[in-house]
Amino acid sequence: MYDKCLPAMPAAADSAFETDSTQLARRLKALAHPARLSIIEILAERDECICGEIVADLPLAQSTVSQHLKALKEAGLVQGSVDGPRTCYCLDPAAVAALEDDLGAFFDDLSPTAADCC
Amino acid sequence: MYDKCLPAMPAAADSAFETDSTQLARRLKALAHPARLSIIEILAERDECICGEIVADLPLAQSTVSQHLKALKEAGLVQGSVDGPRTCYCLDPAAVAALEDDLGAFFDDLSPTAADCC
DNA sequence: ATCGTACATCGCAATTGAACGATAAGACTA
DNA sequence: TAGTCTTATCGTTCAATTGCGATGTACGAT
Repeated sequence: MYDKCLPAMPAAADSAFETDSTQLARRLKALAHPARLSIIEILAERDECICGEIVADLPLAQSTVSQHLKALKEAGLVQGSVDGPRTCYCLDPAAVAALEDDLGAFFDDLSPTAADCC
Repeated sequence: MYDKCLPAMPAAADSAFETDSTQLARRLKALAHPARLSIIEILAERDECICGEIVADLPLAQSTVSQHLKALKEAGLVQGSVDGPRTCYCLDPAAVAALEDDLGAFFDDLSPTAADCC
């Protein structure tokens, strides 16, 4: 189960009382935006850590991109470290792999019902 | 790219001008809620099509569940058909498989960058 | 014909999300 | 020190989401 959602997935990350559904939903939500998907793709393309380049590659204001990066960081999918005047972002491979695994498990649990019934 | 997001993923499904990112993000958003994840799991468990049972299994009002089901239907992940006085919901196996594939492709594109760089 | 059940939809309130511009903070450079 | 460049954060605006109760609608049964 997941014990409802209000007030809007509170204190999400810190609590040990996060159900599987909530846990997965939180990370999926981080992924569920075209800009954030694009950011992840960009970070994967360049194995160098960039940031300003992300802004240049997206039709969004710098502040907007910064917020998306913050969301991805809070979801644990991306790491950021200060590098002189700029900030260096990159994927967290472990977190990405974990999400991939959890999604795989989720879909595997679904598969027994291969036939639709309606 | 994805050509921004305002006004909030408009006319989403009908347009042929949906980029990959937008397409995927739209379906992920349908998944990115604990209640909807639970609904999908419930639909997969029971190979019989239910609906009232979903309401009984979730700590949510009937109207709320109905809205979540609508969202899943709009995302194409779930099919609903009227069956006398009740409505019969079930997963769309093809859509689920397609989403699984697209996610697999997405993660595969990411994998070249196995090492983190920060 | 009327009642009850089962869903869907409407209307509402509260919260969150997305986007932007403006500003603050930090780090090099001259 | 002053200036520039880069990024984060603040404040604001508008739209979308989440949740609920109430109402509507459709079907079956009495």
